[in-house]
Amino acid sequence: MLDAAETVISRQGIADVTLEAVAAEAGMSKGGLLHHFPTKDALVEALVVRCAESWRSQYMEAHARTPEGPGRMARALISYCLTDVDIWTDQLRRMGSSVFAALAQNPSLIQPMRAVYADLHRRVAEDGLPPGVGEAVVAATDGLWLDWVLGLVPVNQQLLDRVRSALEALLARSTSVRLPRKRKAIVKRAGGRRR
Amino acid sequence: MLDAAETVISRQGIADVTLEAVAAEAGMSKGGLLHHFPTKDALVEALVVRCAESWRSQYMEAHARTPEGPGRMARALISYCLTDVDIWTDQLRRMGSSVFAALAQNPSLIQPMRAVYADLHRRVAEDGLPPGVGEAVVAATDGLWLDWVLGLVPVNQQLLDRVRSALEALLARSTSVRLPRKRKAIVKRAGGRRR
DNA sequence: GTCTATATCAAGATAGAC
DNA sequence: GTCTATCTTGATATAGAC
Repeated sequence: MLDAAETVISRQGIADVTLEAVAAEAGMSKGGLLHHFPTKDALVEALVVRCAESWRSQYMEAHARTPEGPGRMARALISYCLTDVDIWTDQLRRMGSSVFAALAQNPSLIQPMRAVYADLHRRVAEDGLPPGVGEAVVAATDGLWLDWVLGLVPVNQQLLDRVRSALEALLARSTSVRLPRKRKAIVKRAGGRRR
Repeated sequence: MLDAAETVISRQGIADVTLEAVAAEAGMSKGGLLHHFPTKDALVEALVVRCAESWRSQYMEAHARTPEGPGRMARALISYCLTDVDIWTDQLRRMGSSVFAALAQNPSLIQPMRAVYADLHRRVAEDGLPPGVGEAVVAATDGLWLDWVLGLVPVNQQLLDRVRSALEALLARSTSVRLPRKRKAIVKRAGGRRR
């Protein structure tokens, strides 16, 4: 049924996400649909919850696949979202449509997505990167996704490659001049120097 | 009247943007409102047009205020959007609400915003930066704005400072290793060498 | 649990007086 | 140009049969 709702949204737009259309797509009647989701808000919220958990599991899997070290979460995002243009397909677009539908239906319904983003931002902040770098990477990824969903910019493999290399340069620069290593070297060279 | 529409959207949410509510906010009746905008689509489109032109004039003014040189447009964006948190106020949030309202009403209505973004991306692409850097800056700005509008991340002066310094580092690195200067030097050294 | 039928309501849009 | 009144439609939600 949630699949049906997403399909209707992506095919007919947010305005036409009516209980009737969703029920028809799911092969049910309005009455049957309303038995499972007592209100339309409940249906849309379930949609958002599913999207949020899907997004969380995607970036967590990417995180698990990424080598340890500073900037692991940021590197995972870059590697997952900005490497292969084939990732940018229906599923991702449908996620966006669902969130926007929720925003239109009742802004408070996107609360589950807020919780997931709080988690993501916490991970990026604890990533061992200089301040702002991880946030910039998340913001750039989100922005590219937004521009793509709204049709403001055509996302293709070339664009992904360009943006990825730019962000990787930012990361490389950040991790190479990290403070800890430098401090250690200074201590070694300076011996027991005391302030 | 457009102000009234924006006020209703930001106060009561997208779902409650009815002709009646807008008319009431503007101090008119539905009939009077519909004399100026024959359909609701026309009203919303006018809203989007105003937002798009406002955004264009804002980044063009920032561009004019920014010193010449490579990355001028990107530097203008950073300086305008990521310097003072006071920029992130109602006006910007209302712009977002309007675009999302248009998306809900009829996705094709955001066409004017697409035109403005095509212009912005063209300027950034012709900015004299290495490929991807300008796009990354635009994407990061858009993403931060999206996260803020959706309430996914709290934007405050500290966050802006962090992200700005990260992006400025990216720009500084990019402009210092620019290719053109390098090529010129090689040609000089190599004299009339041919292939 | 799923259906049909229906209640209830409000939206966008129109007509025509002033 | 602006109003009031009204039309038409389609939405959510409920009631109750099967």
